[in-house]
Amino acid sequence: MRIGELADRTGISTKTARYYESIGLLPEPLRTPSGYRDYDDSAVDRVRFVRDAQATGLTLSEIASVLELKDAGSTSCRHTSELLDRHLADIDEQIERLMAARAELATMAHRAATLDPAACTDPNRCQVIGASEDE
Amino acid sequence: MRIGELADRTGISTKTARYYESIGLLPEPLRTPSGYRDYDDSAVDRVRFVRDAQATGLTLSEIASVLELKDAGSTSCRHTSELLDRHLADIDEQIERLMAARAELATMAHRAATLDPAACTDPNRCQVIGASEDE
DNA sequence: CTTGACCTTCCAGTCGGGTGGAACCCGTAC
DNA sequence: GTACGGGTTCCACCCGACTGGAAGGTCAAG
Repeated sequence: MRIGELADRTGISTKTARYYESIGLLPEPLRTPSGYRDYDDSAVDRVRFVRDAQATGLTLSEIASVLELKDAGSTSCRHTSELLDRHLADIDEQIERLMAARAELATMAHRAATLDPAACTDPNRCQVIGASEDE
Repeated sequence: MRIGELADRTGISTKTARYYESIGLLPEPLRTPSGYRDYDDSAVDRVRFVRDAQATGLTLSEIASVLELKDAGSTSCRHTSELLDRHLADIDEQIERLMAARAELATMAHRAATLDPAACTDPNRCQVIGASEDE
């Protein structure tokens, strides 16, 4: 497939796909005779993996190094398994913080939703998100 | 307290504290006669809140708007409660993605840890994290 | 009085992760 | 043909979130 289809199927832009390639996240694909990038299906999975990994807070360069592990066929390497373990711990911590924050926001949301709806018409009180409260 | 103590107690730098103030995340503190910022204890809580909220993926400007809600005394505002609800949904999604990614990374970590440790001496296989596998 | 830690402002630079736009090529459809 | 919706490269710019550094003020200890 060409870059546009890859972009459509993964939700990234063609710009981003080229950028990922430039930093080594995506391997250089084959080219058509006319020079267009020609991806196979595995590129879709790879991009999805990148997006998922990104959602865990890995930087793109960390993701690149993890992908090298995958590419190398998952042979053992203390180095890498340490990286992964460290990151697993990070993720667990992140999840904890997210849950805590979720609870805090939920409390605020609840208060915001149930406290004195009439007050929202009072110009002195409902300035929460800037000037245009009725936007 | 002065800015250095605030920094020490919250783990941010004095630079960051001033930066937060500049973007409206921290209110302008009192000043000593000589012009030094003079914070009260609530600033510590506020910075901690910011760091927690940041860990949930809120941008600093989103955090600022949430803090305005807090500052306004949590009076109700459809607007804000919508923002919070939206962000709660985001957080739930993030947590899900993190769990999924965690599972994936855990699998990889397991494979990395248990597969053929001897292979790590083979120059063709353990190139996972760049050149210096023995660093 | 000087030294040193700490503070002030302001402006510029960095880093990660893209994005915009120019200038050009390709291939199909009318 | 030519128009147009893809591609291509390359360079520059943007945003968020800081960070560094210059140039200077403050204040307690020696």
